[in-house]
Amino acid sequence: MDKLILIDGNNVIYRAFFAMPPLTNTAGQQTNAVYGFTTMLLRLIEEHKPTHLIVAFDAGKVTFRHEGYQEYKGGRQKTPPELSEQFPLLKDLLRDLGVPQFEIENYEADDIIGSISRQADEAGRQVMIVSGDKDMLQLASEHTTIALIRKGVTEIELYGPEKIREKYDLTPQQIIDLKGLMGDASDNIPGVPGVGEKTALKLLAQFGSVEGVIAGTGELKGKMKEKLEAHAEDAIMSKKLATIYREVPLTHSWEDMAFQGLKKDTAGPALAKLEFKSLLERLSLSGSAPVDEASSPQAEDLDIVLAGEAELEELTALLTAVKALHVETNGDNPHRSEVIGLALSTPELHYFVPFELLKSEAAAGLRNWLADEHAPKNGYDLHRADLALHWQGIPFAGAAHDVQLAAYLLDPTEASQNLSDLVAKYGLPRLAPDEEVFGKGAKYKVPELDTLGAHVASKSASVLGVLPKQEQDLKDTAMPGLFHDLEMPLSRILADMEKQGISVNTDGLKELGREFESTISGLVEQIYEIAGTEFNLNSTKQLGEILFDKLGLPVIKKTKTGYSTDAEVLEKLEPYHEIVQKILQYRTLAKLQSTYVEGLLKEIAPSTGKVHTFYRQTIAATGRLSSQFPNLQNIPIRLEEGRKIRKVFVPSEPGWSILAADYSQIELRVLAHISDDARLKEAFVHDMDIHTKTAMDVFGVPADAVDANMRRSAKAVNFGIVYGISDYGLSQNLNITRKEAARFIEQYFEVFQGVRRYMDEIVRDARKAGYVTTLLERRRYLPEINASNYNLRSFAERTAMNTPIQGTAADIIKLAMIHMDRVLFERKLKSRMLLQVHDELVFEVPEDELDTMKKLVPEVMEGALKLSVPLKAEVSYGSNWYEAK
DNA sequence: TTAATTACG
DNA sequence: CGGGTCGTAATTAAC
Repeated sequence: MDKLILIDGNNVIYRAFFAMPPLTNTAGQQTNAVYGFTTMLLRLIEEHKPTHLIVAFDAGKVTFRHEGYQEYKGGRQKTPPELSEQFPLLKDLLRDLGVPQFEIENYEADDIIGSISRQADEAGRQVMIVSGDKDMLQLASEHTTIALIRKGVTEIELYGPEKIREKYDLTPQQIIDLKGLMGDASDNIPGVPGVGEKTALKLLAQFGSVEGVIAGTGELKGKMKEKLEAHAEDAIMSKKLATIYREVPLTHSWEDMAFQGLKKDTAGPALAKLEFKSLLERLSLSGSAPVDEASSPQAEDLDIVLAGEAELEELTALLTAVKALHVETNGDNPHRSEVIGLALSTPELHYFVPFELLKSEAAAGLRNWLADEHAPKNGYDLHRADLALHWQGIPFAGAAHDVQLAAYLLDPTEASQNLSDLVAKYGLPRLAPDEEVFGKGAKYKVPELDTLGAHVASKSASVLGVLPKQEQDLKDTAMPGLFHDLEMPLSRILADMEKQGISVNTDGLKELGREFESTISGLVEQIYEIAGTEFNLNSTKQLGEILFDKLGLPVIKKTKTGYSTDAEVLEKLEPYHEIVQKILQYRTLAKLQSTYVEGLLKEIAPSTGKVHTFYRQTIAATGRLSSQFPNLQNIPIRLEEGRKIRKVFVPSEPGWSILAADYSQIELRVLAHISDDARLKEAFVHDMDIHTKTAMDVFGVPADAVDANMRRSAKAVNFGIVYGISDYGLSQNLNITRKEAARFIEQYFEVFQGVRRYMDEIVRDARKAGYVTTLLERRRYLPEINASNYNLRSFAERTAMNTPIQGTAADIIKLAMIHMDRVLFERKLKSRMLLQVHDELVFEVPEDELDTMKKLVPEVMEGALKLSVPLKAEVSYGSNWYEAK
């Protein structure tokens, strides 16, 4: 039995646009309406299995309706550009899905639908019409059902003549009369003023049609009678306008509407291109185009060799042809990972070498190749591979192209890029996600050799496929230099630093822990006594009950789930009750104890007595590094109690020192450079105290008139500027009113006009390009910069201001690390670079190199990149990290 | 797993 | 009018 589905394309995409959150793809192109449309379309196909299917669109600006009524659809809001841009995307997608689409010059979608449905009806075919427009109900008949879209695009409600009678007590024909009387504001159809749905239904129940009502006005009285008589003509015209024209000369035949299921070969790549990953998965399509199977083999068709000793020999002879590899490891912490196996891909063959074999005598040649820095390696997360292999006694060198790192540069906000997603993004043959092969969490299990080998080998094969696409993308985004000359070399340096680790004085740390413990237990006792009960101090829920229910303290702030008890709230509560201050002290010490004493102790490697952090190079959207297992980028410094933790970070060899150097005001210096602001640059050229100088300029006073308060305010403004300021934020920070803060900011911009210009321009540029860049062309997309939602848009605007600053600072210290590494090597220095903390580098230095390093480190840091203002690095050293202040 | 909190630049 | 400064990681409780 034939079944035809007719979709009112314009109406549905319009509804989808407003129903969906503003999704955008990586290029910043909004795709929400296409997405909403497609989900609905796919569901219709699944549920109703049409044999014939059409999406109809309006065509031509002037439809025949305007010929009779100029104002038709006048006063309608212009289609937002975010929506009109999506029409071509939708039309392309429909073509690739194999869904026929019609448009006929000068007719609207509903007329096309009306005409097709009339013919289908006459032929006794089953028809379903999909739209959000109630007018469509006039087309309902014995064979024709109307699927009205409700609530966004998720629900549809089916209307046949029966249902229409139930709901309105009207025939489908009378729907037109209904609109003739009540009109339609959105189409600028007047109807009769003062007649809404209720009245119209009553009139139709009595008189049957618009004509009937007009003829019968004699039976009415009062205002209603006058109105109907005065607007009889309007009602007739409105009815005409509301009537769907069903005689459009159709240019398509029944066969043209046939739908033979989705065109799998083109549907996959088309969905992949739009980045509709969930839809791809739902259809279990890969983004691949199977037409060129030769160049992109299906994963299951790979020529995979599970290597034994004989194959290993063959492989060893082939090593120069290996173009990609993958090292499979387990666990999150690469310093503690086991290596499961290694896959190597030549363009033709894919070998899997189990770890047992890799360790054996037979694999010596392969291991030599792995260690050879002149043998280039391409792979996914080579940094992790390097570390995991290192702790198994297998050296690794020669990383050339890491596809994870390249993916991060191409879109740093999509950094959770696993290889399987990456492959889908580029429309390559599907790669099973790791969870599918290994299970996740507690269920992680290495599968048997066949499955394992095939999976790991398809990973290296995938690297092979992704590689050329990324090289092209990097070229298109001006980032090959950033990738090959900065991030790739840095990744090796990070691995060296991590393997080296930093020594921790375990006994000192334990002693510190005992000191904290005694203070903590004293505090806990006092708190319980004051509270009159014991409770779990670490539970914000229980603490809230004590403070606000039991003790009746005023509620300052609420969280999603209850009372807020954060430090800001507790500080406000301090004057009300003695318990509050003790809780604050407890919080401080409990944090130190659990994170920095106990947490750090757990991370000390027994074999080295050191902590080996893992720097992640693909997490932070601005280009910064992050540090894990343990995080050595947030060791306390602001409060003395916490700062003591730094005493346990010591040199690994007797007589050596810890030397630390940090950039002074690097972000404001970067701002001075990129904004080219005369005053800001002058401040740094003369190396003035930047906050004092800001206070002088903003308040218009000489240096000796700047008091501590003025300097504090200026400092807050400077921070605000770097982050993309708002008057509210500043007012909170300085405890002043929003108006005062706003005036303050205005004064700042009066003085630093270059900064104002920069802030305006960067937002404007971001809006136009869809992204911002750092000095080294690092890129961050800001799809929400054009959002209609104020919050989203404002956030994107602040990000546009902040990212080039923070990101350029990140570029600079990365450059410094590369220069530093090379200088240490070339000058054969024994000093070692150990840590990076965003604007600081930490070294351990032998006695006889101390004088050299004191000069060399700041010199290299300051010379990392030439800006229009000088960079400044301050160096210090001592017997531990605390002393190097 | 998520939310709240707190540590850092 | 709105919501309310950027970027991270670790710990704990409670689901």
